[in-house]
Amino acid sequence: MKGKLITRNTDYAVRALCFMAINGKEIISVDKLVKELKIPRPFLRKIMQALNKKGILQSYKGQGGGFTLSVPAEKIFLTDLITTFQGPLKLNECIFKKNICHNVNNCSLKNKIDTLEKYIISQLKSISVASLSEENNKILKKEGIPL
Amino acid sequence: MKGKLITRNTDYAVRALCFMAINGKEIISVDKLVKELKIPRPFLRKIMQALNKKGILQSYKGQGGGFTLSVPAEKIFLTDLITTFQGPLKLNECIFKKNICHNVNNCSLKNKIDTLEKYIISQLKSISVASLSEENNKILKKEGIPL
DNA sequence: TTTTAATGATACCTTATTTGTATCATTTTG
DNA sequence: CAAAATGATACAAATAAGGTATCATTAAAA
Repeated sequence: MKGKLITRNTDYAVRALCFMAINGKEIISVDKLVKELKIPRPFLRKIMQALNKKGILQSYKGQGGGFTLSVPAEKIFLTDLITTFQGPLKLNECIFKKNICHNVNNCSLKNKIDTLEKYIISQLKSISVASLSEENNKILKKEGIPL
Repeated sequence: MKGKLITRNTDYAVRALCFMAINGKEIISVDKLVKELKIPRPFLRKIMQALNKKGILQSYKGQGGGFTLSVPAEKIFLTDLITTFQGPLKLNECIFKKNICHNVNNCSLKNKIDTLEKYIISQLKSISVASLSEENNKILKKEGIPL
């Protein structure tokens, strides 16, 4: 049971970013996130560094350092995270390769897959970290679970 | 660049089934397919056996044996092949696991992902081997490429 | 009836990807 | 200068994908 579209590091990134979004402009260290979210520390460190390089996070070195969002949570989308950790989203490189498929440009399956792919991307593009953390936030409040 | 939704064996299966669909009720051996489609023989054998077990193919042992479709090509869908080789289609097991997500039932992301997942499945369910082989067939004919 | 050409079952292997660990260098604050 | 953070990077383990090999079984044909 494989062929996942979303991998673990993307998952962890979403959780970390949601936590940061809830905590406003506060500088958050990896240590803090590890304690809150129970993500393996060295793995999360790599993830945060990747997000920093990608321009999604701003890092602060030294004592009291950590990370802040360098992009508003409303403008961080699932697609950004997926492409950061998994490269460009592709359902399949090209299901009909040479031999059978004499024309890559006109392949019926390729056309259908491409259409589906575009739709999926557009949907993932509409899911922001802000919307996720907000909505979960509401739910938690409603249930009286302390953040 | 990973996180593919469609893997190689699914791809090979599509190609093999399309070839068989074009060739009507004829019994086709793995050898024949290998020569036509240039798929690694032992790998294709495993694939055909899996399709047989799944009930999509009928096998004939012994000399002159091989496989026929045991389901009309119009009723073999991409979803069937994906689930045969990759298990149930899942975008992500559950992106918000415990800790952050106190309520699996009400998770905003899970809801969005689930909706998208359902859409994808419905689309893949609408793509049949028949439609693929037909359309490619037309294209090939139009371009004067001999089958 | 023996040979031949096919599939059935299954164990194994190789490579790529995912997931995670460890370490040392660098920076910043106190 | 020490402590606490990140930067960079190399390494390692687990899992999945892709592929190979072999022996048993079956059925047609010589």
